[in-house]
Amino acid sequence: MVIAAQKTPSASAKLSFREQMHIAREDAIVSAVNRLLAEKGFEAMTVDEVAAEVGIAKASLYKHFPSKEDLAAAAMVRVMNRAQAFLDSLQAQDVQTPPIEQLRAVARWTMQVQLAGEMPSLPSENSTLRAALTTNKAYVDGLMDVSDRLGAWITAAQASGSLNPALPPIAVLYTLYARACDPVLGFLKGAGLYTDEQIIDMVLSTCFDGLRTR
Amino acid sequence: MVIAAQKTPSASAKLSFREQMHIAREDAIVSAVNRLLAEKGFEAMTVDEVAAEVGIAKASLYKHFPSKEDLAAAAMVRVMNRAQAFLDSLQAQDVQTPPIEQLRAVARWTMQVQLAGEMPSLPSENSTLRAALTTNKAYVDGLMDVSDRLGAWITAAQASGSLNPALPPIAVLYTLYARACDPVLGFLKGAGLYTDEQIIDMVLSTCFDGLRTR
DNA sequence: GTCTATAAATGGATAGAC
DNA sequence: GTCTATCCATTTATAGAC
Repeated sequence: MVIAAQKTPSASAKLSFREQMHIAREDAIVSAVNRLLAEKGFEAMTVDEVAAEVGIAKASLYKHFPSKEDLAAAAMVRVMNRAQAFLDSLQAQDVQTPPIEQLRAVARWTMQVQLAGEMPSLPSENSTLRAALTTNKAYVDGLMDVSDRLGAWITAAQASGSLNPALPPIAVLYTLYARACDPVLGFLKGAGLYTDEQIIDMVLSTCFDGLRTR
Repeated sequence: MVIAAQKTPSASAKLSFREQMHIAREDAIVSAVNRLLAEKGFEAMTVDEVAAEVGIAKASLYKHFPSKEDLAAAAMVRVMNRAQAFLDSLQAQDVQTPPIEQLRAVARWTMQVQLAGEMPSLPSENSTLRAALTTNKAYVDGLMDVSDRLGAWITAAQASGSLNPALPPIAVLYTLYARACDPVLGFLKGAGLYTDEQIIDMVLSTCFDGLRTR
């Protein structure tokens, strides 16, 4: 794993060809893992599958990542980083947008990622992946950063009266996380009656407006 | 497996002691499977664990159920039957209750089952369990029965104006199914800040009333 | 039907040549 | 770093005695 290259972007300009190849290879690995995690989850995903999808030998995988857990954790970290990048873009483009709309935009983005088959299903409580993630600094830091930023929007939205103030902010936060993995999207996709955009609009509606008539 | 005994309750009065023991044993097995499915999912659950929890040898399990898939399917069928029994009780006790309240009562029940650690997490799309369930008549019949009854309440609630008529009934149905497995309940339980009743009330609120202020 | 023991297959991980 | 070949633990499933 070329950790240094990712942690010091200032040095990324003068990477040798060999290093660029290495990074590209690892990126392909992480992409395959990401897709497989989204498709079947950590337990059902096998390292053999990953190797087959990338097109390299299994032993080669273990030269890049020391274990299946580290493999999966790398994919989770990358998804988290994508989320952070999206939050960056949201906060950069328009500071005037109401917090509730920012939250809706985040929820929409997570659903787009899921329908693209790139949102890993969350591991069950006692999975070995859980333990690996809680001791992974990059993941925990990313999760806390995202939670802090969403938390600020949540409290702001409640202060402005657009978000139900009776709900504890943590409940709202967890609800948004859960919607990112909501199986309803897959169910409706399987029904084959609606486009991805229609599906997302429906789930966004049930999430923010509820099932009852307003 | 004593299928006949479950399908002909009229005969359950004159079961021999031996048959009662057999049924009790199978019930203990299915309960253990149910709990393990809820705790860690189908892939992570091992037959060894089931045998250990029931307190019998693994080979004995296979005298009752021919495969791990059949084992899990039996647990899924029992949960479905419990849901049907709950719907029976709802429809028997008060025909005057508005459809929207019936739906809320169903959602509350599924969340209680989940917090009790008895709601199996749904298998991923391409799990071997999925295939086993789609060819399991008892499960498919139960699912269709439940869907039909919920569907009737959904359309009735939309006709009476209490449920958002802009939502396709199938989207509402899937949303209710998804809430039965909503990870938000586990998240909030893990936070340790709220009682089970508070958690259920919050999730019910977000489900039916949405995150936005009304 | 229950047990012990074991088969058969899978999957995570590694050795060692190139 | 990549490969082939292999190790070893786990897991599903079965054989056969009682």
